[in-house]
Amino acid sequence: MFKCRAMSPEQKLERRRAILDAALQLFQEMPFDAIGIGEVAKRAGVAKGTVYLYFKTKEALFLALQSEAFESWFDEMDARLKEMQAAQESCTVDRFVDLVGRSIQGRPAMIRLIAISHAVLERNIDFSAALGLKQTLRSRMFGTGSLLEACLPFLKSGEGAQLLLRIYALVIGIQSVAEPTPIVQQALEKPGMECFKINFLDEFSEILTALLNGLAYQAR
Amino acid sequence: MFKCRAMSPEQKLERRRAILDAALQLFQEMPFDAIGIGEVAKRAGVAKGTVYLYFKTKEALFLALQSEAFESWFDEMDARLKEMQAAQESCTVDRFVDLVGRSIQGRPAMIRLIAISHAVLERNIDFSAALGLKQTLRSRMFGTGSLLEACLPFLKSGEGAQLLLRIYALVIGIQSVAEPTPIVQQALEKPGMECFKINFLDEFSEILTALLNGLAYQAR
Amino acid sequence: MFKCRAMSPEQKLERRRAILDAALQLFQEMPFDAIGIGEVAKRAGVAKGTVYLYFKTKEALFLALQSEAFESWFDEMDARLKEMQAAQESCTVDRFVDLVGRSIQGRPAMIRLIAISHAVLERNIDFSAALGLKQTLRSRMFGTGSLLEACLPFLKSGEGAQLLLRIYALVIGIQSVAEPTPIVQQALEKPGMECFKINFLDEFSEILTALLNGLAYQAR
Amino acid sequence: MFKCRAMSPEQKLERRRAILDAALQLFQEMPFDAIGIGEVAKRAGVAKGTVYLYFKTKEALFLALQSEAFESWFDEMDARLKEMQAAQESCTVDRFVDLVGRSIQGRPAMIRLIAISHAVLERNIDFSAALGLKQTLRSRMFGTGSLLEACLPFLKSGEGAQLLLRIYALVIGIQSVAEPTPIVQQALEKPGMECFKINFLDEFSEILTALLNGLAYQAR
DNA sequence: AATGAATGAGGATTCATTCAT
DNA sequence: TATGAATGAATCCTCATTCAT
Repeated sequence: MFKCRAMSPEQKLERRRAILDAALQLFQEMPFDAIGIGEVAKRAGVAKGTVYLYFKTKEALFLALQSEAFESWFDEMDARLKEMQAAQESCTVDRFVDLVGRSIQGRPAMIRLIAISHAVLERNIDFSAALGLKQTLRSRMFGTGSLLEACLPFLKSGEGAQLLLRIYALVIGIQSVAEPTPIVQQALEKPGMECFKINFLDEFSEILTALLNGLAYQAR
Repeated sequence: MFKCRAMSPEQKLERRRAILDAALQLFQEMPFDAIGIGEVAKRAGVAKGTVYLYFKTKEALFLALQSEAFESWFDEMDARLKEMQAAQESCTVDRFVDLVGRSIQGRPAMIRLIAISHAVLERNIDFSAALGLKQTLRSRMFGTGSLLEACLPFLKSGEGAQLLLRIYALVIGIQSVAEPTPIVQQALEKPGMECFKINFLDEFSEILTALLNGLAYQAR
Repeated sequence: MFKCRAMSPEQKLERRRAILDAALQLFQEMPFDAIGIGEVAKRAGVAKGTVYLYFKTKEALFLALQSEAFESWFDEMDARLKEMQAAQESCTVDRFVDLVGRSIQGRPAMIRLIAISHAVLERNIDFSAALGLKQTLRSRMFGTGSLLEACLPFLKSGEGAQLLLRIYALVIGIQSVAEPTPIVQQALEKPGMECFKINFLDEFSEILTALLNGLAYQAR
Repeated sequence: MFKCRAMSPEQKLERRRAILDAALQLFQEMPFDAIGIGEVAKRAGVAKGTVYLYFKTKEALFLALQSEAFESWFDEMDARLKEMQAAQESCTVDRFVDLVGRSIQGRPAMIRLIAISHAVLERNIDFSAALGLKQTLRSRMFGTGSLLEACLPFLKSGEGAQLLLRIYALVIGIQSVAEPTPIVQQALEKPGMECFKINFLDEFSEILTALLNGLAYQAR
């Protein structure tokens, strides 16, 4: 257990962080349903009730994890996109897909969180949490979306954010197909089932490439 | 209740059908989690235990529902594609997207089943069920895939089935975004949140169109 | 555990009885709050879930216990009152109070159940349970009330049932005072506190006697 | 929040008062179980921990509320009884019942506190609190009891206090019956259930009248 | 004295699944 | 085959209370 109480805002953030870290760690080891709040608390070195001092519900905790992942991802995207702009490098579809693919690839937990966010996480939160979540998301989507529009010339105003939302949907769909249940994975080992064995990054890249090429083509 | 035991294969199929119908009916009224096997049994006019004579688990029952929806969908697709072939009509991307869109549109339960299949349904089935499921799916995917390849000239051999799998992924992703939790839907009513209000069919059509145009463009 | 399943109504009643008996036994050993359903189930030789097959909630279980106690009490009262009628014995207030006192005295669990019924038991039941409970009670109250009216001449029509309801209220009030919390009981051991040490039966008898004499007097 | 620490006894009493007022206010709005200490603290403008500087437990807080209500009630009774004595008015049973009825009627919170005192409040206090509570009560009971004995000639020495204790029991019992659970109240709306719909004051008055008349009659 | 962060005990209830009949 | 009684795992969250600051 922590030796002292978190009185200052800094200490409170530290506690919050400890809980988030514990949750993330566990999520990397097992699926959401298998994680108990008690286990999270134990790893974070706090009591069960303390977790609820920082997060209203179990779902809210993991949604916070998702938000952090988003923040980090948008930050990276913003940085990369600005770099490219600054270097006056031409931004081809392939380069962009590569950029997005790499940044997503490096965040496996984020992918899995996104994949369960609609079906699971957003089931047990209150209105204001839902609103805040989406508002933040929107804000970053439009911010990064603008950069995208500068980068991909075939995007009209507002289509940058829209593209990001489409990428979001793609991630959910492709992840669902690429990482099936263990028992299904087993079944897919059988000969002839190779067509179902999807590599997330490859599939994502191919689809996004085609999608963007299609949008570019249509924009002509 | 059924008066007698189902001895003949016909009677057994009848029972099975009654159960499937009851389950589908309930699924159209409420989300998966809210449906109890007891309620399914009651509507089907059988005892709870009887349901388990026909389906190993609750998930297997709904997966069977999904399979039926697939069968029906593939049947329709096959028929439509053959019609087009027979009529020697040229199959443009737009016509194809329209075709797929309409056929999916008319099967809302299928969409919802697909959206939960990976996250929920495929969690509690055994190996042989998983295998059978995927084998059947593969078979139809390749069958319809071939027709697709004939229809869309930019598809190489085998890419028809692949396209169908991609459509499958798109449905999962777009449905997740288009039909969020009630509380999230509420939050999206707030001004400024319009960007998150997605119409499934519109979004699906636009993405699929761009994707296909992109593939066609790349194939040149 | 029971060796067989309760298929026949008789067997089901037997099970129900086993659960009720276990609950009563535990209630005689400890207060309501200290009793867990798990313990009831264990003593009854069934699984926890089985208890809920026979009783909707913990409260419903103990309310059923109360109902049984009532039935038995009303039965005894009816029998005694009819005996007196048959023997053409004159029914004085004192004899009646003695009769009631004895019959209540012999049902300590009933007294305790009554004392918590309003504050605790009736908090977690549904409408139909509440209705059934009160309807049964009403029916018996009026039945026994009629006999009472025959027995105590100063009671007008309908006042028998009313008197029974008043006795009910008296039991709650006097029991609350007569059997306080252990810690309060301890405090009442101190010198000077004798005035709070009430014997249920004595107090009940005295108050009921005065009440009836008062009613008789007023009826003149 | 209070700006400074309460150092002087006056300030401490002020704090105590603020807490008691907040608790009473909440109790008038909702049942005991629904009241959280956090809410009491917020309304009183203090921190949660501060409440525990003034009251050992939640129950002790509400018992203090009960004590205050008692004090006030005894004060009023004493005043009224002395007035009558001074005016040399004859004190009939009816006048006394009217007096008591009115004074109780005006203290709905007191009635509800009394009704839960034995079943709930006195469960979580320590010995000295219990002792103090009862000692104060006894003292006032005997004080007011003496006045009662002067007022109602059929009461012998010591029977005044006893009568007050009996009134206390009556309040518990009648209140329990007169103000049942919401769900039970609903059930009592059904036709035929009128017999259970009790008006506290009416019932209390009738019973007390009969009781006193009975005692008077017996004393002859 | 005041604060408010931390604690952690505490338990009814549901429901998919099984299996005796 | 059909039944439906029996099973029992599974767990989030509240909130009174404490105590470090």
